[in-house]
Amino acid sequence: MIIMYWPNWPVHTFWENINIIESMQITSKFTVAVHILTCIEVFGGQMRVTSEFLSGSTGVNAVIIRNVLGLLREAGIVETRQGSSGAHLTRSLDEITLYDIYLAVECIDDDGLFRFHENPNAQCPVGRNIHKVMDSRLAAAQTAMENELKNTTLADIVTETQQIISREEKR
Amino acid sequence: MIIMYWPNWPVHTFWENINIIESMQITSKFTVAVHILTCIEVFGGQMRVTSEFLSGSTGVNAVIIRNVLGLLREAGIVETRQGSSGAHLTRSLDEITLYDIYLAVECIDDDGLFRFHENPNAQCPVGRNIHKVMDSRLAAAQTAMENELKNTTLADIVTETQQIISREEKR
DNA sequence: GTAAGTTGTAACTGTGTTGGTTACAACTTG
DNA sequence: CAAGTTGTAACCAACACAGTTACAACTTAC
Repeated sequence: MIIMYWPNWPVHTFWENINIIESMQITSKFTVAVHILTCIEVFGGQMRVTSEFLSGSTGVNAVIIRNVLGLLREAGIVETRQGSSGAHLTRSLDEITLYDIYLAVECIDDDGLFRFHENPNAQCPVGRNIHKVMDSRLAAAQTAMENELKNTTLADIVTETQQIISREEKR
Repeated sequence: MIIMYWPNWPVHTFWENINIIESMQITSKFTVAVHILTCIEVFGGQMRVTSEFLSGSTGVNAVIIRNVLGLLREAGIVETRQGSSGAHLTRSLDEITLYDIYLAVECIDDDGLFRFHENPNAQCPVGRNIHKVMDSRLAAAQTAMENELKNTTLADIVTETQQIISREEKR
């Protein structure tokens, strides 16, 4: 460690902070989407599964339901038609992982799960390098989470839900 | 699938939504904390590493820096004294993992990384069971991410940062 | 001992995100 | 055609994060 590291920026200067806050929150849209898809599978054969119906089951506003269904449609997971009630799945249950749903509802924006402070000081040797030193580690952590989501399919969720329901009925 | 599953709640009823929103966002306090600790190690021998100094390096308000340092102090990672400048680490660098720092700054609240919609309908067989079916999977995903954070220590971060700085100097 | 500097913390503010809500055009179905 | 549904825009309310001001308590240098 030598004198070259000595900071040459005025410690008392405050930089203009242009913090563009971008959420990295995992919204409830994800669990709502799984709930919706499970309902479509469980109730789809018997009745018209409308956004109003799904709103009743989830406790989430019907417009939000329609928005989530729209995201799932864009991702090619469900098919819906304007005016015509009853979404249906486009693939078999075991071909839809939680990760597919997670991607569909865009839980995480492009900047990743971890929010980085936006203005590290480029005049500071730590400030101008900390981002690239941490990035690979943060990305690895996020990837570990996402890979775990790939291990569960909608088939797992629906099967387990049906089993619990069956047990409830026996009582 | 039998008639028993037919929902017995009125589809057009809207329930009172008492959505208690609790953030599961991973705040920038985490990366700020790593940045701070790296600075303490890199600059600590040469100068007084005050909150003002760290504010300059991170581009984050000095009060926020003091708050983060407070969290790190509560977690036993740094020692600070009121009135006396210069935080210092309480353990060696290789005994502090990113997970320790992540826990210290309380990125994630008790409800976990994933936000669940709060009011699934208990009268619906899917609504009353979806939470417990998903919980173990969501917890597994979060744990996978957290375990990955345990694989990196502050020693790794500081070493790599120093290497990059050395390379910069040679140029 | 005093002045200067620093920490710890409370209180308030501004901004952005989330989900709720209203409204309505476009579409389907009976 | 009437009733019901979807898709979407626009606006609202609640909340969390980070910034900011202020100041008491404390340390250090002189």
